[in-house]
Amino acid sequence: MPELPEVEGYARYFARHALRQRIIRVRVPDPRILSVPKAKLVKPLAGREFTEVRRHGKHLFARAGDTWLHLHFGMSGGLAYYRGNETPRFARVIFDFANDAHLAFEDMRLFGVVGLVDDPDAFIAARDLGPDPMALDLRGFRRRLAGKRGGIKALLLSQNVIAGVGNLYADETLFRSGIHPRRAADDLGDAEVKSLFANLRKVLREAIGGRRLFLIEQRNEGDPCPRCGGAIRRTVAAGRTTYFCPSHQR
DNA sequence: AGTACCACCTGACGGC
DNA sequence: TGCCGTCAGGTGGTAC
Repeated sequence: MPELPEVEGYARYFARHALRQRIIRVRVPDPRILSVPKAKLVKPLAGREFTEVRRHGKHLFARAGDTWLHLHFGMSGGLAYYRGNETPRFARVIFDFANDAHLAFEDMRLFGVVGLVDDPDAFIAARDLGPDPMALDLRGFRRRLAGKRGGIKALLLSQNVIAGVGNLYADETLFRSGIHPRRAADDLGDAEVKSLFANLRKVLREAIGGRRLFLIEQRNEGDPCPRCGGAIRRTVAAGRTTYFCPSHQR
């Protein structure tokens, strides 16, 4: 579930609730999502406070002294800030604060990651993540696509090309742009690339703002396309379930 | 370079 | 009510 807009939401949620409070304890009910040994996570954070939040693509970082908490939400990750003893069902890591509140990293399916990194920029470089689309302009977007011959949906999903787009917003962007998910990137004209980028930004901005998007609402084979009346098709592109309208996405 | 496939893990949902 | 197959919005490795 969490793509760039949802992670942006978690970043704001983290900043609103969990900064500037002393961490008195870190609990790890399920260590399977840790990218570092438990002691390597717990010890550097105990007694510290989070002071700053950053997001790059689907990755979230929170500074604590000279180290950074790194969160990736996988398919089912989320954050819950709460008081009292009702631990969320799928809490995998819990930060206990001095003000008696808790921040839980929840993740039903365990595809998420919690760890510490020295420096987010170094992490981003080491993983070869592309730029965040919310910090990119059209010229930069063109540069990222230059020389790439793959299917356009595969490129949008590749975190090394641009970081943060997932399956749903890739579909939504292509739907609005009238571009078929399997079109080769090097077959797109200048106007199409421009439209693609404008729609990508718009989709992400609207999703961050909490607005509803078409394909997310009705993803069903055979549903009428609300834009042109064609029949929505379900297929596989870039290895992922893909919904599109064959009559206006070419 | 690009793609197809499998694996990771757990729960929800529909059909019988 | 219960069992079973299918599906899920992410990613990494491997084999072509």
